Amino acid sequence: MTYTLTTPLYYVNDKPHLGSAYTTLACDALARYQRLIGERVVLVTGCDEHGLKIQRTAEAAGLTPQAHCDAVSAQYQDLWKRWRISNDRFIRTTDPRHHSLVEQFFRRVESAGDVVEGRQQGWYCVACEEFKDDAHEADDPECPIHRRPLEWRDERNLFFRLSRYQGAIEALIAQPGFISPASRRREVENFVGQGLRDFSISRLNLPWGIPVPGHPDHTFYVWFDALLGYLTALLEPGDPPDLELAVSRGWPARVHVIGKDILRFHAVYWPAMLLSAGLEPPCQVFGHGFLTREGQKMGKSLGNVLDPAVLLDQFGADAVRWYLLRDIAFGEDGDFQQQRFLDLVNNDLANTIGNLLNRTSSMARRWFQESVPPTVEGRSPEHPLALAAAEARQLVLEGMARLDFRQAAEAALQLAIAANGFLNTQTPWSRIKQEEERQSVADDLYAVLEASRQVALLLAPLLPDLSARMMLQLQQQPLESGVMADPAAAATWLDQLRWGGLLSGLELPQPEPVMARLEPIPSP
RNA sequence: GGCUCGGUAGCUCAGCUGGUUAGAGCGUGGGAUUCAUAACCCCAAGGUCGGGAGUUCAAGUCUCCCCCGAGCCA
Repeated sequence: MTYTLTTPLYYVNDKPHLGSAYTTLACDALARYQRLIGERVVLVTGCDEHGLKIQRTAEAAGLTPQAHCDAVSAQYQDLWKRWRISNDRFIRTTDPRHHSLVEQFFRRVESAGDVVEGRQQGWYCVACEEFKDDAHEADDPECPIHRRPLEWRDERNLFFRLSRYQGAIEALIAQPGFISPASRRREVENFVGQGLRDFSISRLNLPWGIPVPGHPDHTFYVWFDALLGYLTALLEPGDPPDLELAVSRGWPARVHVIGKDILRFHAVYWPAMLLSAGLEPPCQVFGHGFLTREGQKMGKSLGNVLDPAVLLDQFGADAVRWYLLRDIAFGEDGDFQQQRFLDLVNNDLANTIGNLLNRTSSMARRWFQESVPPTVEGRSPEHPLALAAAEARQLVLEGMARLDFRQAAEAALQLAIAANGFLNTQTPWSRIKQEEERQSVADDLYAVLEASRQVALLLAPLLPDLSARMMLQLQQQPLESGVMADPAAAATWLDQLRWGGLLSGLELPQPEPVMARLEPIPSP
C-alpha cells in the first residue's frame, strides 16, 4: 500500500505565502514520519494554474498566462527546495498529462449521467472563482471576502449532478476521522444537510483552461480540474497519461491536508466527483487553521505579511518548523509572535536540546578518552531515562500518526528536559573527583548521551536538519527520511529507538553547538 | 437572521463524564550550581475561570439570559 498524502495545489496568483509554507512543512513532517516507519510514501504538492483570475493577473502583468504560471510555479518549486521539502511529486495543472486525465475523468462522469446542461446566472467573484448566492438585492454587490465588485454572469454551463450524491456524501462525512479535526465536521454537515445542489463545472469563453471535450467554447471550471491534479501527480515520470494507471499508483490518498477554507471542496465536491467516476474518495481530509501575526490577520493592506522565504533566510528551517509545529495545535488557528518565536526556539532548541548534547559530550570527552563511556547500568531498560525515552517514543509515534505535531514535539522536548534534570541531580562533575564514583559517572553520562541520541531520532521527522547535526555529534548516521529514503532500510528507525543502541567506546567529535541561539532582530 | 466554536494567570493555552488549596509552557522575581551555547536545575508571585441568574451538599465544569470575538450558512 502506498501512503499518498497531498498539500493543496497552490493557486499561482501570487508568490508563496506563509500559509502555504505551513501546510507544506507539516506535510513534509508527516511524510518523513511515514517513511521512517517504513511506508512507501508519495507526497504530492504542486500548483493550480487555471482560471479567470490567473488570466487576468497575467494580463495585468503584461504576460501570457503560461509565462505567468511558469514564473510563479518556479517560485514554489524553488522555495520548497530551499525548505528541503521532501515532496515526491510536483504537479502543475498545465501539465499536458493532466489535460488528458481531466478529459478521461470527465468522460467517466459524463457517461455516469452526471453532467447536464444548465443555466448559471448570478454574481461571480473572480478572486474566489465562485458564484455568490447572497448578493441579490444590492445594485453593485461586492465580495465580502475580497471587497471587490462582483460580476454578473448569465451563461449556459455544464453542471455536475452533485445532488445525486446527497446520501453518499452524508454517509462519507459521517465516518469518524474522515473530516479532521472533528471540530470541523459540523460545518460540513450543516452545509450538506441543507441539500446539495448541482454545480457548474465549465465556463464559457474562458480561454485559459482545459477545453471540455465535445462542448466547444467550454473550458473546465478551475475547481473541477484542479483537484484532479492529485491523481495526475501519481503518475510516474515515464507513465503514459492513463487515469487507471494513475489510480493504481497510489489512490486513494490517505490524507489531503488543506487549509480550512477549502474544506468543502475537498470533503464534499471532490469525493462526489470521484464516486461519479467510479473511484474511491480519499481516506481523510484534514483542515488546519490559519496563521495570524501578532494577533492580526496577515494581509497586503496591513503590510504585515510574513514571507516564508525571508523567514527561512533569517532563522533557518529548523527554527521555523519547530515554532509552527510545536507551538500551534495543528488544526486550530495560530498566532505568529516574534518574541515567542525567539523564546521558544532559544529555550527548546538551543538551551534545552542543543546544550544538553553539548554539555554531556563535553564531559564524556574530558573524562572518558573523548568517547562514549563504558556502562554497566546505563543500558538497562529500567533506567529512569530509558523509561522517559520509552514514554517519549510512545507519544511521538502516536502524535505523528494523528498529525498532532505538537504532542510529538513536546514529547521529544520532554525527554531532553528529563535528561537535563537527571544530570543536575547526579552532578557528575563533582562526583568524578572521587575515583570510586567513576563507573557510576560513566553510567550516568552514557544514559544521557543515549537519551540525546533518542531525542535526535525522535526529532527526525520534525526537524530533519537538526536531527542530522545531532546524530553527527554522536557519531551516528543521520536518518534519511527524504524522497531517497529506502522503505526497507527505513524501518530501522524503530529499531534504533530501542534503548541502549549507542555503543560505548565510540569516539565523540569536538562538541559544536547544534543549534545557535537566535538574536532578536530589529523589526523589518 | 440561523447555526457552530471560543472568552481560564502578563502572553499562548490544558482542564475527561460537576467534587480536595484551578494547571502547563513562555515571560517576571528569587535561589542553587559550574559540566555546558550567561546555558541547565529548583522555588515563588500572579487568576472574583467574560457578566448575571439558576440547578446541586458541591460548578471553570450542567441550564437559561446577556456581552465580546471567530467561523459557516442564509
